[in-house]
Amino acid sequence: MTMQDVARHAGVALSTVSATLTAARPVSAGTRARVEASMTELGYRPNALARGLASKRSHVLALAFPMGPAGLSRTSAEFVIGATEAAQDRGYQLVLWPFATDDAAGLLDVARQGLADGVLLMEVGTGDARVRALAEAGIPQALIGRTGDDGLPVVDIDFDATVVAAVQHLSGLGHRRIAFVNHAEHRVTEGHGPTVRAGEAYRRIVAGLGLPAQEVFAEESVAGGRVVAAQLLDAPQPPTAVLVMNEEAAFGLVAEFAARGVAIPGDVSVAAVVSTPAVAGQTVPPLTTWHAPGVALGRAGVDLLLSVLGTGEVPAPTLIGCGLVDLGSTGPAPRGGPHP
Amino acid sequence: MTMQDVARHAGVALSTVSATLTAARPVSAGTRARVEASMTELGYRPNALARGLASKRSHVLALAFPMGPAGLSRTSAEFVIGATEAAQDRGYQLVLWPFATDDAAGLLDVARQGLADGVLLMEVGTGDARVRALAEAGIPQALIGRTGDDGLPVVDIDFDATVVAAVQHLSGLGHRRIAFVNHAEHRVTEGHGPTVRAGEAYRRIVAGLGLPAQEVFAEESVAGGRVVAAQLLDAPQPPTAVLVMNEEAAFGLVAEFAARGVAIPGDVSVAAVVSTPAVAGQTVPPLTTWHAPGVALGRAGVDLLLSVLGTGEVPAPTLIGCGLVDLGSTGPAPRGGPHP
DNA sequence: TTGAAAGCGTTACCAT
DNA sequence: ATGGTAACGCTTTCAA
Repeated sequence: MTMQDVARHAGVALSTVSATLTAARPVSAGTRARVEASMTELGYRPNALARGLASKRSHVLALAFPMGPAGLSRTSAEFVIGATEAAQDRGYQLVLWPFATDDAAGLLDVARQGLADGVLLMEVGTGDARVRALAEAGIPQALIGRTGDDGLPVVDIDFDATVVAAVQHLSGLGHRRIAFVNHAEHRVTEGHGPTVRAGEAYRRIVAGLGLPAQEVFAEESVAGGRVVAAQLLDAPQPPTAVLVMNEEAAFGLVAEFAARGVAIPGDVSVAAVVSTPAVAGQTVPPLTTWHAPGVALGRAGVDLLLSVLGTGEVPAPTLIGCGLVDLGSTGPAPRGGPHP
Repeated sequence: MTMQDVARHAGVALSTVSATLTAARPVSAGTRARVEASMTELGYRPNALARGLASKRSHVLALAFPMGPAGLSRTSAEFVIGATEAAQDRGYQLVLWPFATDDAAGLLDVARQGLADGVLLMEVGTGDARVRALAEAGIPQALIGRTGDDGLPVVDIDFDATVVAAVQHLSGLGHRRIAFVNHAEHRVTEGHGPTVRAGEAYRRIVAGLGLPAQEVFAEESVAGGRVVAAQLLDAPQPPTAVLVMNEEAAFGLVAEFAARGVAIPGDVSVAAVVSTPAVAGQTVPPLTTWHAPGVALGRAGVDLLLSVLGTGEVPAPTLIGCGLVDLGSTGPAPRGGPHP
């Protein structure tokens, strides 16, 4: 079932069938009708490989998917879903390239096989070797997460806006001691974008509101969450509200609060930022969440890559904030000052 | 940088370069050496599209990835990881095809474009329309999850062996009243494989051990878990051990036990089956888990599809059991009979 | 063992 | 507006 078969069936030249499909040149209404009739009658589907080879556009996009536990997070999964759907909507297919973020060589190797028209890079770090490798090879790319460098096509979560919104939300409820539970401290020294950016935003906004900053770092585990919960409660000035950007730790935090008889949101308000209700909603009580825009980010990433592919231009970075999902774990600041 | 360039550089015919690459015909050691030298010197990478077009083998596998929340589960994510890695190991690439399980037409449409050599179907249901559609179109496929039909290439979780192992584990600890928390009841009528199979296995094994069966169905939510927890505790003969095959409900179950002062594992032993420590380990206390073999299943699925592709034969179904991850939530049956 | 040439199923260009 | 034909970059005969 090739294009030639369709041409024969419709009594036209092969090139006319191609033109009917691609609109690369005018085709008269009558001819178009006959060709299309033949195509549906024969059940013809153009061959993707041949089309890609001849046109030098495979209509395949690659997603460089980082191996390791980070790649398994709910938000990563949502990202993949979003990217896959967007690709589909745009008439593209998405291939998964499982490479560690430091395996630029491996990535380049498969990239140069020409299956994909461009590459979407997840978990981009400062001075990412993959970015340079692809750039040197002339392979179009789009990045998820900002690097230090500028002038690259990037989409990212708007950590700043999200943290600001969350702090303002709590401040609006009358809280004046709003703590922030960040990722593990070593992430800062590693230059982990989310950790650094969210921390900066937090310190800036509380300062701007004239509130004290209370930023703590938690290991990414339930135990890590318990540790910081204790740390916060035992402080001379315990917070009346806690923002947590650490999904694993959130479970421990809630558990430790419960164990100490600290009620949420009665005694302390708690909210998860850059998480998802599917995870942060599984604690008891479920946590009000600023939902990480995984799906939207995936879609934006694909659109960004396609725009790079189409125009060769590099648009300004796209930042997407988190939406609020109120599950009831925040409330007015307790009147009688610090809780028990 | 084409094969022709390499041939020229090495002073051989184009077909000899091809032969060096594919071993489709003998090449003398000397020639091979010169060709390989030229390839590395020029940094040559064969073009995947051209290779696929000429050989009628794209070395691309498709993963029909179900849309909707099910596709976002941790186990699904692990499956995708496993399949992607396996494909990579075998020299294949994996494309994601996001289609609802009932969108056989959409799936067929893209499948017939010939980009993929074969399709891996996730979340296969009884009488799955996708299976028939692909079969009629002559497109190789492999299935994750058994259908009613026989003679199809299938890999699946060994629910039976897993449930049996879990019940025996608890029975070995002296428990005689071992409850089973299954998925929602409507799943049974829908013919949802895991729900049906695990339920059957549970009833069979407890009967075999001479123990009473206590199977309950929970909505897939924290609230659903609380409901069944209450139901179990309020029964005339409360269980001393509970097996949960419902990740969302597990959180509610543990919470309700805690709220009622029922200690785990002091008063009641609890274990998750067909889950993952990454999820079931986030309750407090973390739950001993029979870890769903997502990664292994993904790998097995790819290998199955490749074997179908290679031989045309349909191997017998492959069933993979869950491994035990003991997180301490099970213990000896309480001596004094039923707990408080 | 090697070279030459005919496909693979399209697109893109050049005539007509 | 349409037909013919040369690429696209490789695999696969078929000769030599």
